[in-house]
Amino acid sequence: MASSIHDLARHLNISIGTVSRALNGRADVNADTRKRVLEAARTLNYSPNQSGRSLRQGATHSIAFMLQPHPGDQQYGEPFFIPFLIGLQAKLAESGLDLIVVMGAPGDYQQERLRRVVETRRADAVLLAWTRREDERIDYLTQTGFPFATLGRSRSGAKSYPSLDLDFEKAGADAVDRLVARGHRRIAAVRPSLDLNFGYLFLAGYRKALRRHGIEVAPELIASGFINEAGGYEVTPQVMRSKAPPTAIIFNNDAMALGGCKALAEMGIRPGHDMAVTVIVDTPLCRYFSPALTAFRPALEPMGQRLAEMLLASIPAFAGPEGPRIIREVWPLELVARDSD
Amino acid sequence: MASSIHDLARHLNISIGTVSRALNGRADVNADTRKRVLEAARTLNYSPNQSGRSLRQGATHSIAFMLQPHPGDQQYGEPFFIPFLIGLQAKLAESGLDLIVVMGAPGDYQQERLRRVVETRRADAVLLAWTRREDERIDYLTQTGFPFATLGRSRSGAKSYPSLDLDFEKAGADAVDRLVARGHRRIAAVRPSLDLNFGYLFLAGYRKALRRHGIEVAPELIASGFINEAGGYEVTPQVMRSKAPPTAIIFNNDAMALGGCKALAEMGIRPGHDMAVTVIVDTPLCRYFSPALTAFRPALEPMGQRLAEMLLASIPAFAGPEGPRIIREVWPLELVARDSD
DNA sequence: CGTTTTTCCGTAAACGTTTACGAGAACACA
DNA sequence: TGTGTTCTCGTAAACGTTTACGGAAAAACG
Repeated sequence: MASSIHDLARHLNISIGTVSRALNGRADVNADTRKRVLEAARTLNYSPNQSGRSLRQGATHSIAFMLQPHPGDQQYGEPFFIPFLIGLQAKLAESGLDLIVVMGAPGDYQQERLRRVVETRRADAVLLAWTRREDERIDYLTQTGFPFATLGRSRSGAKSYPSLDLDFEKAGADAVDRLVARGHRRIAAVRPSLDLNFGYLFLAGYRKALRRHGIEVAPELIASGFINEAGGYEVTPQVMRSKAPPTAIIFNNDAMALGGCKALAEMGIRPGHDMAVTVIVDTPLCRYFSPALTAFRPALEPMGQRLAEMLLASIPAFAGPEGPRIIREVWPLELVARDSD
Repeated sequence: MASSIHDLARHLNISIGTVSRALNGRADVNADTRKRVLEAARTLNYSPNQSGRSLRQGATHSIAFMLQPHPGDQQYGEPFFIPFLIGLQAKLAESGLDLIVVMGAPGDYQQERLRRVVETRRADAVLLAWTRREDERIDYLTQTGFPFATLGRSRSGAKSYPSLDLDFEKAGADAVDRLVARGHRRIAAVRPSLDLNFGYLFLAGYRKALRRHGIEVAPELIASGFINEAGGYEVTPQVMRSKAPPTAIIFNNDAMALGGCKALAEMGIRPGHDMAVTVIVDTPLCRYFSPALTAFRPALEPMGQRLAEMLLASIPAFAGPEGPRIIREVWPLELVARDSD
């Protein structure tokens, strides 16, 4: 069925070594033979067996992105990543690399699937998202010396790997600044309960900005719950039980915001009228919700491109002439003012 | 670094053949040696090199899902597929198969990436989505004899492959029935302009139901545009220009519906009040839009599981004792009545 | 005890590549 | 002409597995 390099060699009456060299653009092959080989490869519809190449070269020419659905995100989820993946794939393709997305089962920390990818050497490097404060995946990868990069920072791994993150700390502070400027003093924060690193960053920015404005950080105005709609719905009433309820809430996640708004509606509180609502990471849901939610938007597709570059720059085999280097960047989020605050 | 089967054999002082047989659960190996091998594999942290296995066996033990972002879906897209992929991955994992998601660049018909996957033998089978009426990918795959299944039907390929589709024809008819029962006679339809098969099915159901109710199908009430928000926004005014404008619109796509509602709003027309709006495929956006959009919902995760089963059943190497068989199924969409009609 | 069967394991080939090495031919140079 | 260099290509080993084959040892059987 599929033609091998042997078929090609037999057809051209030359050795497989020469065929391989011609195909791979090596210098020590006559220009004429190269042309004949390339032509024959086209007509015979030859393309090299990936397993064979990988086995010989010890490289798979593919990068694995670990996609981890959240628990409770059963119905739909993670539209966030699609444009990111588009940028990623475009950049990797330029270097002849394939992007493969490895799905984990929702709920677990994907440690097992990660091990599987690494141990069976299915990819030359992996990309992690949803980084945690202490991230065992990062520990594992640094320990094994497997190349990787992360979307999001972490305290793990001693910064010895490339990472691209969003400036959640600044976004949290900006959100507070904006609300304070609009006259709010009682500002609540709702964030995910998991160890997700962006939750910490957001809260740090929130706290810092409040203090800067001379506003005391009120523990009863900070709540955390599952990072989905149900979590927001369940946890938002907590911050409303305060003797002095908030006049504004910042949600660290779109799904939590939607759940929170549902809870508010049931209390007769209208976002945008009775309560200012801000969301840190914008998604289409924020835009189409009523009232449209003010949110901070990431540049997803450029981020995907950039992280691909950063990952490649860190791998000796792909790095340019100046050698491998570790790049870490933090990108801003852009405020999109809408109707909810 | 990574331990090979040779290391294992040397460590146990037996041959690599025996190690391999022990690991693969063959019968002709002593129970005692097997135990020792498995134990050593665990302590030495051995797991077989995938490239080696694939090369020898001629199988990669992985299934490729071709994920094709739509043109214009730059910002976010395809949340539709995540729960589907969750179901898919869970079922494939039961058979020891990995799911890899291959991203195409947005806009093209992913023919090239498909060829790449097939020719380099990166996967043992592929899964196609967004099937078209005449689908060159299906033609290509049937012609090469490469195993595949589709999410969605097509006229291509003579039904010689497993497929799982939603009953868009019935959903289109049901939508009409419901609107007619609510007193509507002028019912418009907005569908994607591409050759996407579900667009045809939807329109067929729409037409059939109208005729059944003795309502003439009015060409000026049928519009088609790009399958994204901009397309809906651009095309919806067309059906409003009719001398007898519609009192209801059925959108075949959530993004087009959102764009269409935006256009309606600019004309001072309020969905749910001045215009009944129904959407064929439900997404979270339909739920959170205001007014919440009545829509037809698919059972995505079970669909993913089922399509995995169907694909495996069609491949001799994975089919059960009764041999391979081609299964084709059409699943219903469930009406979710909300506020827009 | 002799013969047959079963159990278990080692040997070696094969999968499709890439690449180090060397060799022959052509060429340049003195 | 002799020597060194360059160009081009063939040979063969190697990557890490799986598996067909055969053989030795053990067990079963008469």
